[in-house]
Amino acid sequence: MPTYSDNRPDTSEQDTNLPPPEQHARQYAAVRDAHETELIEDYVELIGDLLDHAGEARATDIAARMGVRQATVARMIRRLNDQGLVTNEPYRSIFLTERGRAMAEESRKRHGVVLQFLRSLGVDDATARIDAEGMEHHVSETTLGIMREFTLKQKGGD
Amino acid sequence: MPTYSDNRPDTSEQDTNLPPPEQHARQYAAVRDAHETELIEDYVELIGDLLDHAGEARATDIAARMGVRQATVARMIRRLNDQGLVTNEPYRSIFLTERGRAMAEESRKRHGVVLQFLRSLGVDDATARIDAEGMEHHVSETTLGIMREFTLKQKGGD
DNA sequence: TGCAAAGTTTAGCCTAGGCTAAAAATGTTT
DNA sequence: AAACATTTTTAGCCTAGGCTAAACTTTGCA
Ligand SMILES: [Mn+2]
Ligand SMILES: [Mn+2]
Ligand SMILES: [Mn+2]
Ligand SMILES: [Mn+2]
Repeated sequence: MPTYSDNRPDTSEQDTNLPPPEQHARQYAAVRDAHETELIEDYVELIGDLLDHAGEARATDIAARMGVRQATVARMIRRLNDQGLVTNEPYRSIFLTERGRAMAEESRKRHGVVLQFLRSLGVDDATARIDAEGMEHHVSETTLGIMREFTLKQKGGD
Repeated sequence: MPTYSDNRPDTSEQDTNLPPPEQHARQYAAVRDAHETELIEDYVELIGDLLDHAGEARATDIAARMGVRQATVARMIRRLNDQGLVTNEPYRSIFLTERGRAMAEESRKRHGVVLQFLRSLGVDDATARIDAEGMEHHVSETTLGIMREFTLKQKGGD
């Protein structure tokens, strides 16, 4: 039985301790940061995918896949343009700039790592897709690397 | 070498295919849904933690830990009150309703599962905390169950 | 007890990201 | 070519969630 002399640092189950306030705050700040860029990333990634698969990215298709109205897409396209991620002319389909392509590529890769990781954990495809769509924006490079490695090992060792 | 006769369903590496538009839209809709509740959950969870650890939840402490201004907290508290999650009187600290306690407990558990899972994958504590803070809101029950199981196995089999 | 510091609330500003409705442009069909 | 359908854009409304500034209440200390 544990006694008062058993005074190793508390490694017990619960870990019910709060981090110091500053670290805690940084945690939430990181989440807020992710939320600032995540929708942009999803749009750019989707536009890249549409360009690859359909040859062009039309506002209608973006709206259908995003599950939002065209008006919402129109305003987002303007914002992407303002940020130098896409080029577009009125009533024509949308294209990625060099920067846009780079972001699309990076997002696509990261998204893929998370999706494959979930699958390799044993999560069914539909669920994995849903979870990955949200999780991808909250995964650090560190964790991403570990996920990549894990997936590889699973694939090798069946 | 693969030939035209090798016509099994494409199980190859890339998985570069897009889901059908409706499923794709449901993916993004799920993320939007999560975003609607996640800040509420974080506040309620934090208030519960403060009540447990400090005996009371004061707006100043919430603001410090959230990394936002007190004015931001004040308005959020009103919203939590509107939703029947907390009780509060002017210039007094905040308490959870029964519903609030239930949400806090559930969030705390789920948060813990994700955090422990990341740790058991080999992610360092600080990074795991940051990632978990965001990921927790995008993890389905299915995935959560798998994470729980994985963590247990890791702990058992060292 | 009274005053200063600390904590809380309110008002008002801003951006993001949904929406509808309506106008304008483009594409298709007869 | 005209009419109709589709697509795109614009204007304007709404909520969430940050912020600052200022007023107000409570608390702690001389
Ligand atoms: Mn993505
Ligand atoms: Mn996403
Ligand atoms: Mn949490
Ligand atoms: Mn969280």
